[in-house]
Amino acid sequence: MGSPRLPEKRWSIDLEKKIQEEHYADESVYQNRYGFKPHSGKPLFVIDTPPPYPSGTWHIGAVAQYSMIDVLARSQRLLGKEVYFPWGVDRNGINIEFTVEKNTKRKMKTYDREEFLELCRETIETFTQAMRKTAARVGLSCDFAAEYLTDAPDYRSVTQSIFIELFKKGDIIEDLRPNIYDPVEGTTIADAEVERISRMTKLVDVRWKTEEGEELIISTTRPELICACGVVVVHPDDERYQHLIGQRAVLPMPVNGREHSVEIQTHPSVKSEFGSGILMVCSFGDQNDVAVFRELGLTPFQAIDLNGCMTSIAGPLEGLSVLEARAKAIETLDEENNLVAVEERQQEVPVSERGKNPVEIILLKEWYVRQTHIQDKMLELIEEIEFHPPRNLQFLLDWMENISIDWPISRRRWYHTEIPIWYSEDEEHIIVPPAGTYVQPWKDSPPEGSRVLNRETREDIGAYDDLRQDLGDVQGEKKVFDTWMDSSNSNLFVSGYLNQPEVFDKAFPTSLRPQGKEIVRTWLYYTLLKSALLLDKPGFKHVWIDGLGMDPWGRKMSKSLGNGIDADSVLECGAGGRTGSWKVRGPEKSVSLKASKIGSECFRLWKACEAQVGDDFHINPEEIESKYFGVLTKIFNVARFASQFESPNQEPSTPYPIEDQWIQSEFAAMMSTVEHAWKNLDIYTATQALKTFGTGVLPSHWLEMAKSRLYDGDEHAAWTIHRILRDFLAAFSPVCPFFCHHISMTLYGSSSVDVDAFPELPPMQEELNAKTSFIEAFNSEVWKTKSEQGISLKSEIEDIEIPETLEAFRSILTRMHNLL
RNA sequence: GGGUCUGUGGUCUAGGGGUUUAUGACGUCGCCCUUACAAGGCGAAGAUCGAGGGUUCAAUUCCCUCCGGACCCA
Repeated sequence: MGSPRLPEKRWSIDLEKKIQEEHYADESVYQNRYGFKPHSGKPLFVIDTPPPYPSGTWHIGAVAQYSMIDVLARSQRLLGKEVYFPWGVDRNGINIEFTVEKNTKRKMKTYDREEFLELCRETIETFTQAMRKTAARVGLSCDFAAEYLTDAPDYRSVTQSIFIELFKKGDIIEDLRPNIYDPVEGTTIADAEVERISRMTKLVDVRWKTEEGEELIISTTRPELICACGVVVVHPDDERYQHLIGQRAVLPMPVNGREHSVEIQTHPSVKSEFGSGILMVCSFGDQNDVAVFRELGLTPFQAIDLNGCMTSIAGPLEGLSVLEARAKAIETLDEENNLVAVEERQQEVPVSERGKNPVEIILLKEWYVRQTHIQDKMLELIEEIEFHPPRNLQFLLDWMENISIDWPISRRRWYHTEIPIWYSEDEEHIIVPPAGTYVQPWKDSPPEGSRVLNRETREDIGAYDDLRQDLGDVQGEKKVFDTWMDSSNSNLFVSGYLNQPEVFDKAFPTSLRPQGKEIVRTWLYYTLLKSALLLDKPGFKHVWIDGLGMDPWGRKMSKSLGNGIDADSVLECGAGGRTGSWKVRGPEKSVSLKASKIGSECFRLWKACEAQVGDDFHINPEEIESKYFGVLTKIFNVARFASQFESPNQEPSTPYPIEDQWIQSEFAAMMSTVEHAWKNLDIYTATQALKTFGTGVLPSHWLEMAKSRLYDGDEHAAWTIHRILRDFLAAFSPVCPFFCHHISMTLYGSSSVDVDAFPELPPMQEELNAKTSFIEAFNSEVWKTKSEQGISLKSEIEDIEIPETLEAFRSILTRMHNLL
């Protein structure tokens, strides 16, 4: 026995930071430890980590999720897998464009395109730096040297190559279809980017006439769109209008270049009680109009142009903005005596999320990924994937059931991957670059090796170099991709598609996709779609879908609610003796939260213990500290206690006393639960088992039995405690890597984070495990009795009966409790 | 507004038709500086398992309705 080799009295945030800095300091040591070595001969385990989007702050819920992905990565290394845990950053998209616009108070389209891209790149790089720091602080063991950025040429070229591949296969098409369009920002936007605000609008009742001369009153908030009316509809069950069906209604506004009347038909979407119960359907007033046009097979009109102005079809309204056109239309209708009534009313108006501009649905020639034809096949492929938790598969299935139109992928923005196409002068041919080349067609010419394809048939006509003189002035495509086109390639990219074919063969389907449940319908769905279209395979072996981080009351954290908690403030809480304090707006009033020490190890332990995968979790720093820091202290002290005793050079050859056999068997049972749990990606079960053993049975029961032998230099006891501690640290290191690393290096000279085979278990004897609850009950009884008698725990006590079932433990229990 | 998921002591969590007088942790209360640990130990109190209805010999567990929360969509 000597003095403890762990000199610190307890685990601390400053100690944690020191160990962490050492851990990350030497890049070659780090890479050797955590870098991906695809040819190591071990089974590959590739994780398709979610590339975070740098926006300035990294949401604490996302950091918590990410730390659990790290737990999965480390636990797979522990199980002997060659893990690729990539570090990718998603940097394309409209968010950074808006940030730059806001910072410089200038709209994107007033910039030179190149100049604007440079501003975006600089801005996102500073955000990216902050994110890398947080990633290291929370202990991620990513392969940082292989960092990928979705806006870098190597990544974008993969997106572009996959686009071309899918185009050649016929899975990507060009079409003129209705799209949601923000006329102020000048781009198509996705459904997800639309929100509704309440505004006062004029609802006008307009007098129409049928060709037979019968009057109809139709209410509308969009009289300027009469020129784009394709049909007038009534509800099929509406008795009042049965005689009108099949007749034609004359448009009450002058139009240009189209017929002046439309047919009256039926449609179940009409609300008979609204206004007169007759509805005009225009291309396109709202989403319902789009649906009706599609269902009735009508040809849409283009009434609004890309600048938000009326087209020539609107006759006298041509060239006016939508709002001007609406006022002029009302005026014209009034002059013609076709205006029956005008009513001011509240209406929900769809606007763009960022610009708050009313959006229009207009016909645009855009690029689409075909998806409706492959749903059944995808369902088959998805059956091969294991979902964690299984119930979260439902999110995906529900979404797939609702897919009815193709995926529009082109956007009229700039800081995105460019659509890699040039058009010939007659627009009948397109030119595409060779695979693996990143191109920017809005400023570059087709590079060497480009091919010429027929735009309709997709047939390869020949090399661009040979045909260039026949193609005339080629025009580069100016549009870019929806950012999901980039992110949905992540599993292909990290598995080596195109770049490392020999790795890809072994690594695909990608072992694991971990993600949050809010992006099942986007990231997960689009990725699976790509894998199905391109390779006819499921994208993954496992999909692990976690819940979301909420405020302490179970509400979503958001700026507007004022209930956000910054990730760095939690991770740095306790460093240099600084305490953390948070002012969080609760449901009724502001609440002040305080904590004195958390750090990455406690934070990770909390997340691992607190929520089963898939459950939303409440984030309260006070709770994280009070519930889990004590666990670290306890285990640290067990190790500190053990560190007083030399570890014998070899296992004793004589038989162990019964209590050592018992605890080894208990340890084996616990470790087998843990090994199973790590194999099943079940963090919760593994961590709970380790925590219960490490803070419960081991110190409270066995250590008390073994204490005197340890002080006496007994080699069985010393061997037992060190063997258990060493292997415990290995199994626990995925959750608290720096904590385990520090203890194992200090005591054993090798790090538990480097263990790459799950520890061999000591012999398990079921009849001994069956004794555990009796031992715990008996010890409690003795402690309770002594406490009731007001005597110290080491005092002698008589008249305590050792139960029959613990006969084998009679001698040790007698000594432990000083029984007479 | 629609779809899906979810609801267990003050807080978090286990379990899942009858050995359930419902597991464990934090917090609370009481006792204790017992030679690793008061950032600890021991003990105690605290829940008609969101509400109502139904199925069943039996429901916290299955079904329905409602209420709360979350996600996605309109």
